[in-house]
Amino acid sequence: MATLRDVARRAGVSIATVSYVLNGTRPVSPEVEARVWEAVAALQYRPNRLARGLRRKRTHVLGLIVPDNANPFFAEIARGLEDISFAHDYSLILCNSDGDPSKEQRYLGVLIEQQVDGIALVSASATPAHLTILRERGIPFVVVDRDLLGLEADCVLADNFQGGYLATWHLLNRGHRRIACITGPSDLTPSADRVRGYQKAMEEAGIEPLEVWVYRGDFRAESGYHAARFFLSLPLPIRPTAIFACNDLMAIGAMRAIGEAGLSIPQDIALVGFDDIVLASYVIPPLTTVAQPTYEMGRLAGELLLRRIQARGRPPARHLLPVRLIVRHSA
Amino acid sequence: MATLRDVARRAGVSIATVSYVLNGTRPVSPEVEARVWEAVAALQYRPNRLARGLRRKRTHVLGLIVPDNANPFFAEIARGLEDISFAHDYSLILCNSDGDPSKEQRYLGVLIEQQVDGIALVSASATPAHLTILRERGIPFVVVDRDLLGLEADCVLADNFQGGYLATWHLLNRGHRRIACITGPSDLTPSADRVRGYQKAMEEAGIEPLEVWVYRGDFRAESGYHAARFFLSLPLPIRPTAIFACNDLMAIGAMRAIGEAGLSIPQDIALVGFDDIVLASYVIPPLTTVAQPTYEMGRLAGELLLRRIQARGRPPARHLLPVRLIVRHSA
DNA sequence: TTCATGAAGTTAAACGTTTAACTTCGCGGG
DNA sequence: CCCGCGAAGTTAAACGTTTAACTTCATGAA
Repeated sequence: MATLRDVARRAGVSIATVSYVLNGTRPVSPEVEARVWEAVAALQYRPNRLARGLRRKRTHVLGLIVPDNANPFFAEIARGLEDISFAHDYSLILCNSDGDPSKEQRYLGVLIEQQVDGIALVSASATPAHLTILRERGIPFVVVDRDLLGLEADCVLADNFQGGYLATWHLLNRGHRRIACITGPSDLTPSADRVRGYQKAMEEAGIEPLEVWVYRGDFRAESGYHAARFFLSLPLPIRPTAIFACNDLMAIGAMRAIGEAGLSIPQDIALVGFDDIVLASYVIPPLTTVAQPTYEMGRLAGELLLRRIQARGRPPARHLLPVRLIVRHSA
Repeated sequence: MATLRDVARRAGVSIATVSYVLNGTRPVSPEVEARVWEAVAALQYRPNRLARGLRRKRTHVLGLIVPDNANPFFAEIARGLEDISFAHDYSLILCNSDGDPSKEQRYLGVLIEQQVDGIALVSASATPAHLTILRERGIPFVVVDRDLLGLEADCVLADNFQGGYLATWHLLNRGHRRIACITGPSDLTPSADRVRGYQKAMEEAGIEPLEVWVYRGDFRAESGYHAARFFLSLPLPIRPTAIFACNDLMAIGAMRAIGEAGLSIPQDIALVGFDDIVLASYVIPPLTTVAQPTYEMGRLAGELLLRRIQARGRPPARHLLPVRLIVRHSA
């Protein structure tokens, strides 16, 4: 409402002087400075960031595109990114792509029009083709969680391969040999990497996993339930004694199937999940799982983004964040 | 990069004409229109929303302040609000207050400076004092989830009272008489209303709840665990046979304590939660709980906000959304 | 006394739109 | 033949900042 002009009038100076006082961009005499601050307070003046952004060509706004903020994993990434943004006086525009590349594309357009200073995204598609629009316009961006093949850009990933390896290694260590795996949608790199970790561990143990031990799920609890029922239906000699589920939701679905079959965990079937969602520690028995530094991924993405906004020329950095095996009672 | 000016030059017309074509605000001859669109496409022109907002005094941006986006409840509200925003070509700026009134205040300032068209907030404090800043500037806003005493404004709430009543009524219906309640922090209206619902149901059944049956928790699983242990330590004649927990997290904490005590649910102790978080259906036994239309609350908040942006004069509307009792196996 | 210097202020252009007000021109009615 | 009118275009101001360039004036050195 009150503008620079109003403040200037009340303080009896030019608008330029007010601007200099507000931004501290040039020395101003003490008396004038005091008058300006008085006027600012009296008028409850607040700078208009649109006008500022228009002139400076910097908006102090970032964009974040995730598949679905209602998914706790992405929500926590968003939280981490927002914390970093706030700490640096940036605002964050949140976008939900629903994993739909065309919706993601529309959002990219909106963010560009909104003149955001940078974009973080958990991409909806597996190739970087749709990011050329950012490249062309020289907009800083960072990709999170999901890798894009052959993309030269800043990137924050959890070490999913290592996670799958650790989980499987733990089961092997407990003496299991027939270990099954419930995967996610295989075109997404996080899931694929976890499965590769599983395979690597099995291979190192000199075990060739049977094809029927690998069940393709969709990251939802329901599919874990079906997977476990399927495993339990296998003839005894090839029935798995342990299951590695590529996320906790599916692991919990599996728990239910195992419980319904009258079997107990971990005596009859051992179980390891992935993600360490809040309730992993509250199911019975508490779930052994692999924790990702989700919040940290959001923070790091923010830091990389801000750094790139400062210095665009730097070579892109790939960050592979360590995961932790959390041993509880399910394996 | 490309501006109206560039498009105008390429199409051989004035920038005004280009603007009219883009916005369809005035008739333009077919040939000219075609040339303009050609130029727009060739130059990959995208309007600068800052400039547009500055001129129009409408940014098509909304703000949302929640305590913590990493909390699935708020994350889902955010999701609902964002969906509505996107559908109406609005963008959403996300802010996390951590329940800290001063941080909330800072965010309000930022959003104002950002010239958002409206603000939705899950307020950090119980009184509407800090919202005067919005009032003074005539910025449309809507409060969600938590009521503010004596506030005249649009408002979206779940019927928490009814939820507490339903949950308790269900337990009474199953024959329970000694029913305990695990509350949340009592200064927040959602929790307080649930407790009032509990009390009302008990009263209607002619039961005066003992003071020791009401345990003050903090909405986290740990506090539910402690609450249940406390209840189980009571002498048999006054030991509760059923527990109503004001959220699912605390209910699940209670489950754990009950399990550890070697008791079974619902035979020895019945349990009802609140929220219907995803995993409520995956714990063992599946949790009977009260579901709030969380996503719907976000959507409705968005709709109210947009409506108010259109027509500021309308009297404020209070929406009390119905909750549902979901009967599973814990009670 | 003169003049370069620097401190502290002002002026005005620029950022990219929108939109009120103005121009131009062809056409039809009187 | 003149005039008014409407269609279709242009001009320029405005939105609220930032900032380069300019002005003014006191100071101190030569």
